[in-house]
Amino acid sequence: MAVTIRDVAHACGVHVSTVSRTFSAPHMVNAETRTRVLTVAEQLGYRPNRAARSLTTGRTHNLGLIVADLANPFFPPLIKAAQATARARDYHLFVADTDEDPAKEEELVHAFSKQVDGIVLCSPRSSNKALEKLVETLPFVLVNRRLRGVTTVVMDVARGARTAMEHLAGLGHRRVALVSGPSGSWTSGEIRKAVTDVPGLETVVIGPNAPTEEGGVSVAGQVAAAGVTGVLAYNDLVAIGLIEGLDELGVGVPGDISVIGIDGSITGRLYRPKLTTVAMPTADAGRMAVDLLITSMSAATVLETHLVVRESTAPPKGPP
Amino acid sequence: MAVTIRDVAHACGVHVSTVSRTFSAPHMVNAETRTRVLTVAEQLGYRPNRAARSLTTGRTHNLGLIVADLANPFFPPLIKAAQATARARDYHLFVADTDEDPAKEEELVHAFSKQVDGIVLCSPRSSNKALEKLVETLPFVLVNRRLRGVTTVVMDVARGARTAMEHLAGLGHRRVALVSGPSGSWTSGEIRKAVTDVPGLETVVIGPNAPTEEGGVSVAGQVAAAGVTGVLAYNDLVAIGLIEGLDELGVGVPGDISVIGIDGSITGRLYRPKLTTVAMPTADAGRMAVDLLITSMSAATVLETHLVVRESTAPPKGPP
DNA sequence: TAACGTGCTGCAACCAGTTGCAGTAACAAT
DNA sequence: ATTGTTACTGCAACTGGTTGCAGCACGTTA
Repeated sequence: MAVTIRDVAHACGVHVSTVSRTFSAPHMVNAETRTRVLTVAEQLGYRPNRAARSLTTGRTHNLGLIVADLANPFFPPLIKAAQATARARDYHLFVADTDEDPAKEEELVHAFSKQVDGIVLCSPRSSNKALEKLVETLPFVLVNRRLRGVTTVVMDVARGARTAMEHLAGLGHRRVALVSGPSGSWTSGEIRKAVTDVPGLETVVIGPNAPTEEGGVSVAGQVAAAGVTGVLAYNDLVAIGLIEGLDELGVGVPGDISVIGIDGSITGRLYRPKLTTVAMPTADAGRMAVDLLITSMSAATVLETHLVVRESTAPPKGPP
Repeated sequence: MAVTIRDVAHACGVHVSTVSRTFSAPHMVNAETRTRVLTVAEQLGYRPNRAARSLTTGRTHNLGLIVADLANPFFPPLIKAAQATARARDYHLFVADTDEDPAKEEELVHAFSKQVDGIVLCSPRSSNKALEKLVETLPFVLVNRRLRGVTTVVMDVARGARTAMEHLAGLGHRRVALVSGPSGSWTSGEIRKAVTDVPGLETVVIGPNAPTEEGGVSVAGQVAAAGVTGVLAYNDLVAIGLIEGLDELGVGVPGDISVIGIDGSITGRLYRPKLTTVAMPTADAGRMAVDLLITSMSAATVLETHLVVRESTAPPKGPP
């Protein structure tokens, strides 16, 4: 079988506890002994058994990362950054997605709870009440959800959304629509609150709506019928679908209606028109969430967003 | 602390081993006792400690999934399917990416090796020799790489690529280019072998090349200078970048040059032109890879690919 | 010289399960 | 009545580390 701590101890002529300490509490062992143990361990190819270690210490050096939908391009950069950060700290990352289902969220947390030291929960769809029960079972970091007493990384989507609406107003639009997201989304609520009172802009809210390309396509009819000249969509995927759906209805973007997305996940340069969007630092969020979880710093971190103006927005057609 | 097997045993008036067996070998314990143990365990909220279990059994019920680049849209659907399949079998999935770096591949395998029961390695970039050493350390399933003696799931990219080239030939193209992938890619080699002898078609090979959008952009000059009227790109990302790069050079797609991608990861309907591509069943691959790993069936599974003709291909401009 | 502190190491219990072996009771076969 | 078989259950060793406590050698201080 694999080489254990006892093999190393025997080969060095020291007790197992000394070997153990050279790895988990190096300062407690004589420098000379330590180097001897380390070299022997090295040449024997010794690797500590994490299962055994976590049995006594209670910590696994594993983290869980739960996202709403792995196939949503918003998440992969976040996951990638989170994974890299975890690796750099000698942690491993379980990744799972909930298919936008609050029940699965809860189920996954329970499944993870015994074998991770903490969980990063991204864009949860559960109610505050349900979340509050979950977060007391083990360390948590929430991404894009604020909850009192819980470490949080949120992107300042409110400011970004407001800037987007002001951009539309600045282009001369007077009546615009907000296509909101799924009902459990905190982000969606933030956006809604932030954009209702932009000076000179009348905003109609459409939704809740699935945060997918299909969701965007299917909502195109309502948008076209709403008598608006501009739209802010819940995310880029919805914006893309919406543009496609409008196109099928003979409504041009940005000729007839301007469309802005949120999250900046659609980076492809080839989209026509290129999507004006509120970019989010998703990789930063993933990195920070893992860092916060590991260091167990309790904090509420807010990351800035910014408007990226591309081609899907233009002044409205006629005079108002 | 948490409720252990001993708490349950005590509450039931049976020995710990009986409780243990009701979970890990139910047939060895009396039906009556079993139900009693189960109900008590349930109401005490007992959950077996995986660390303790894996210490004695040697199996962790964890799997590793390693991909070349999480941000490449080819992988998320595969990961999503793999994760769902693992969950359904009560396995957890560690996910990691290598940033296309063979050295990281090796490093990750070693990092995982002590705490997973097996690894799904997708699109490895390591040499055969390096891979052969890796796969003998623990159970492996390779995706999109054939290696003798190793369980494998590959997509029949050769046939798909050939069909794509025949599509170009059918449109009247006579001289075309293949933009190949990174040097470590088995898929790239398969494609190259498959497309060199298509009747009526002269093929120039460009590359190796980074499998990213930027890779596509940067290779546009070579493609434009190659005197070809059609291109097969290593993957959709490269194809997209290539189209953009050609556009910047004033070369129209498909007006001047037809472009075909491979993998079907770019599903956005909004791309202009919509990309003709060889679609791959990535979700199936993820699901099957995990299934094969868990059941430890040794097999070489080949999944079909198919050509999706969209808008990036057209007949060549003038007469040959 | 005695008392004390310091730095290192060994001892052994402990974490939460699993499992080979042995023991027991009930029943069937001889 | 004896033996054998079957079906369960208990005992205890074992997995591979961690850690509180004790012991020991050595140097310091009173």
